[in-house]
Amino acid sequence: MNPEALAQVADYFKLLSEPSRLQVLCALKQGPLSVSEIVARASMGQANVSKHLKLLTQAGILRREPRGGCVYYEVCDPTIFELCEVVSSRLAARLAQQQEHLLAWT
Amino acid sequence: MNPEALAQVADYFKLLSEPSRLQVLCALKQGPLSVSEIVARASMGQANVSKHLKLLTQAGILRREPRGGCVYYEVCDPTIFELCEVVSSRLAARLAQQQEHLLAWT
DNA sequence: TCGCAATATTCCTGAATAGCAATACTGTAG
DNA sequence: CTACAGTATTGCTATTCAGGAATATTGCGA
Repeated sequence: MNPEALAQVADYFKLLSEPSRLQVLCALKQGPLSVSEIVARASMGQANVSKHLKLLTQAGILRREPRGGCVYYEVCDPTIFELCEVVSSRLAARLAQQQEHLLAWT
Repeated sequence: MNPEALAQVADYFKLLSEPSRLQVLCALKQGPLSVSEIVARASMGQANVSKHLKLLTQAGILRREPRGGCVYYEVCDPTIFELCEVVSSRLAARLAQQQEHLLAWT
């Protein structure tokens, strides 16, 4: 496989590999929010929220829309939620499996 | 959403956010390979290949199997290829969209 | 048991980056 | 134009981690 393509895929995954960014995305799952609304929901300063929003927007995951003094962000690539769900179920399945192994200890 | 869960999901994505690891996974897509076979296909030293294999194994993505002097690794979680494909198509779609925007420049 | 090939681990360095604080920008109301 | 709230950017520090070299371990054949 093309190394260039691998790098791009890796970069996309890297965006999702930060809990703070996932937190932002989760907040936006319900609908558009202004920056300060996101800051209120996230556990970090405004500067970092802005930086994360910029990265996610550049990657085409978020859409930026200034509206009446505030700037609203909205998820325009629902793919990410699909990805998160796949990973979540995978992790849950793995935990269940480990639990079985422990119970089969007899 | 639970911060603990977010962290775990983020960690999983982090595993896939390194081109070298994706390279290893791609090599293993066709079937099991020994460490030295992977080293021959990857663009890095044996030490790093071993380290990546360890991480991927601990995450439950690979299965380790010593067999006759060599150690073979095999993908035991096909989920990752599904994830990669989703991301690939998303990236391709995004490129196509950008191209359209350029063409609509008239 | 010894030696060798294969694999794993350790130690180190350099690069990337999240977070904070401070500062700069931007648009709107008055 | 001015002031202010909201947002973006910059400079900095600490942490994380990939990669390479050297070393340790492991398992098999002789």
